[in-house]
Amino acid sequence: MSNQFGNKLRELREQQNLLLRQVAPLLDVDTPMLSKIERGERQAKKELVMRLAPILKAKADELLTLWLADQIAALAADEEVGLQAMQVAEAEVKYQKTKKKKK
Amino acid sequence: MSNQFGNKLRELREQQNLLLRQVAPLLDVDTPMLSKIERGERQAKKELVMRLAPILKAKADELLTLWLADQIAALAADEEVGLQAMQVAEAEVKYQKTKKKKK
DNA sequence: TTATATTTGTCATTATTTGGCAAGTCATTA
DNA sequence: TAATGACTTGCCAAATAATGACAAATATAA
Repeated sequence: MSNQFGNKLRELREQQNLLLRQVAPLLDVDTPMLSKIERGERQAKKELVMRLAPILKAKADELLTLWLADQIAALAADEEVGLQAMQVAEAEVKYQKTKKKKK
Repeated sequence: MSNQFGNKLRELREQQNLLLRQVAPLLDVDTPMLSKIERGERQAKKELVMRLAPILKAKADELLTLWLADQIAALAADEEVGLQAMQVAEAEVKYQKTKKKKK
């Protein structure tokens, strides 16, 4: 599997010389949980990603992008038609964007 | 929401002059369930998509593509970074394809 | 060894999904 | 107006999956 998000977390955390047990409490999760998130064994919630960004001095959007990308990739990866489906989905999303936001 | 998959089902079914109550039993689901699937209120399982294809005289791949696309679009649609994430995910999936299937 | 960092495994709880039924609407026909 | 046929809605219990926490197991280092 892919886990660009978790890899980025770890990279940023190590760059900052932070330990799992230092970061985890700031997020109200325990250390094993954060470890699992970094390794892609568990999925972070969006809200956790948001809280993580400032701690790792990263842009929330950047992290969110990787976080979402992993989920999309997981869906597409185990299907033969994965790439085609992504094309169709992309067109779909672009189209929705045009017709005003529906809240 | 989008539901290209369900729309296609309905289109094909009507082209064939088949009724929900005729098709549903062939799939071992009840009529309301098939109705919900067509309207995108419920998600079909992959296996059902496969069984549906011959009944509607469609290519399984074509239906699978729409089916997957809807799921991907649903993920990407409610995020600001949806489109970016799809780009990243696409690169991710393409990359995985190169390094042999890991079954 | 001892100490510290991370990972693994398991588990109960909670949340989400699933499939089905009963009843509903809507349109058409008798 | 009734009755019929096609489809939809609402609801629920059962199955399934996700979540968070903990203890214990591995490193890794001193």
